[in-house]
Amino acid sequence: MDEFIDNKMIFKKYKIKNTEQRNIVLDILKREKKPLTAEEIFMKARKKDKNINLSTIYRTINIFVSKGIAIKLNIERENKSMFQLNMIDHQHYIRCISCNKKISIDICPIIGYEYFLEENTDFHIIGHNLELYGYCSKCKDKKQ
Amino acid sequence: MDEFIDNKMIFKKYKIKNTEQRNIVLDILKREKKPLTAEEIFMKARKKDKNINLSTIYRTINIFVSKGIAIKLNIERENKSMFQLNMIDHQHYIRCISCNKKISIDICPIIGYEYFLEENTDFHIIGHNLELYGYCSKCKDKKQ
DNA sequence: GTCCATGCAAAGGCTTTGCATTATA
DNA sequence: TATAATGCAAAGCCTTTGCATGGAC
Repeated sequence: MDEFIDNKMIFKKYKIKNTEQRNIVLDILKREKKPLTAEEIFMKARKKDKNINLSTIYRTINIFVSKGIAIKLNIERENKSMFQLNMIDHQHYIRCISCNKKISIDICPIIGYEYFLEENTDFHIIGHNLELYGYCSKCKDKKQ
Repeated sequence: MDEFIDNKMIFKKYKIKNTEQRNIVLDILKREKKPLTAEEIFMKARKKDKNINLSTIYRTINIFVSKGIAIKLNIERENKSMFQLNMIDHQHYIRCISCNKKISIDICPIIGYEYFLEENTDFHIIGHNLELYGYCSKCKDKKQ
């Protein structure tokens, strides 16, 4: 399991046990660029470990979020959460609230603001959620 | 029901029927500055109309969100949504992911960015969700 | 060996939906 | 009067939890 080598350091850093299931979830989050639902992570994890359980996925991502390894995004129209690694080079989206189409935007207007807040509040900020939404060109026209 | 006068115009504008229940929900959203859960809206609505049903609250806020009258905020740690009017002078928060304490921040770093995106994409943007999170001073110290 | 993580099954909690009734335009 | 909204009850779905077992340190 050579691919797990630097995972080991992450688990050490955050003082959580290095288990096979956590390695699998972390690898999935590393590999994917887009946010994933717990169910999607579960499906991908099943390919590596046929016995892995959905509750383990939830427990794992909850731990990752509490440590700041991952972030929880509740940005979907559906009532479920999405998760992705808490990286510097994350992405934001504009979502059409009519057809659900999403386009990604290249600039994060928050990153700089986080540094400002870090200096001007006593919070240690580890991440943010941002979603912009509206109507895409097609649905905008359809409304007339 | 004089207080419903300008609600009437809103319902007309968005082409939805002017019902007593929708007036009650809209008034609650107008009165409150902070985001509310469906349950909280329901509790407040019950004081005006003892028979109003939770499913009506959900249907009402879902319509409001689809029209851009209100926005849906999935910013809570709990897995439930919050709702507030889609106003210009909204507020954002930094939330402590350990104790859930929130402090409000005065500047919205997104508003200006929305205008930029409105001009540089073909989306008509009607709102955004932003939450910043981290650890407050107390929980930051506790971690060591 | 101790303590934590996992699998399984069940429960919990938020939200949506079908249908008969009621209210709006 | 035709159409849409509501109340009620039930279902749906995402997520968490209790407990016995298994695995990491």
